[in-house]
Amino acid sequence: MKERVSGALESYLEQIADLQQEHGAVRTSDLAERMGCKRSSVTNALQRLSEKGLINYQSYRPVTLTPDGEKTIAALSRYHRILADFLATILAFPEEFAQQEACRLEHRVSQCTIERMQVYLDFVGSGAKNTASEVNFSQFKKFLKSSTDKPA
Amino acid sequence: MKERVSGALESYLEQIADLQQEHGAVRTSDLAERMGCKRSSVTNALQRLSEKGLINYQSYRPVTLTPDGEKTIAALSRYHRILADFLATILAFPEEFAQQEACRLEHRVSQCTIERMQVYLDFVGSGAKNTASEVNFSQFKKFLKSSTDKPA
DNA sequence: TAATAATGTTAGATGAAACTAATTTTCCAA
DNA sequence: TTGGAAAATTAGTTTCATCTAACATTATTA
Repeated sequence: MKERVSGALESYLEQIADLQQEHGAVRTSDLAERMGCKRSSVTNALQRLSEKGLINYQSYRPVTLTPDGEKTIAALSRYHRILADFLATILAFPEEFAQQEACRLEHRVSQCTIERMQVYLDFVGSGAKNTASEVNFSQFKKFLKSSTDKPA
Repeated sequence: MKERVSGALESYLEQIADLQQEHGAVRTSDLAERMGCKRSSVTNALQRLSEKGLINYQSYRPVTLTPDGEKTIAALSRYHRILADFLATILAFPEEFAQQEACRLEHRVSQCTIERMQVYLDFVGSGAKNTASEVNFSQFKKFLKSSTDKPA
């Protein structure tokens, strides 16, 4: 197993992957904006990511992911997907909130729990046999509306 | 609202509350053992908690919670309870794992999400009307067994 | 009750992650 | 083509949370 990288660095890595898709090249300023921090903090993070072999980094040059970086991202974004899906599909949060919350949780929730959420999702989505679960979802939304909980 | 204290300090505070219940007095070594860190780190944490007005601390004396500390603990342990309950009751994890995971998550999961988990629990537990949900739980456990997921 | 073991604290170092201010590099437009 | 603006980096500081090693205090027990 690869030695898990810190939550902060993981976030940088994700934004790098995102920006790469959107703009091809990844610029320090854009990263800073996304991360809500100063450019100098980004440089520092890039250097640490580079030391860990997750990105290719040289001063003043555009950043790219290494194969290891790609792998890390793949796992992470799967985690993110499952979490967001769970929050939206089971707990009935709006997509946007589910995304945000997934961002904050994906670095902390254990793999085990995430896999279990996926199983729960599979279970609920296991259609035909189990229409009760679909019924439950809409029932839950009604129940939610009638509860004192303010919608997110 | 009170200024949220860091996750690490929150953990110390919880263990302090725990130990207080168990042994009356709270000793540095016990805390260190619980937290899996050195005694000196505990001292450091105690000093910071004290500065924030959450505990009464003087060198070489037993530690007690301030009223503010008590309040913080109350909120935290409610979060913990809901999380652990959700993990055990909805995701069908063994109690012990649910407890551990709750410890790690309670400092990160947003209040909003935790409240929603409580609503979901209420919904599922809303007995009579909704026996479908109880059925679902045992169905889920079967489903789980048949999936490739290793039990925690 | 004095010596020793156990417990607790201080001081100083480290690493992560942020910041500001100063400097360097790159790039574009006159 | 060069000179200034934008972008990026460096240097140095801060805070948090940990560590080790050394020192201080309390407790035990011979």
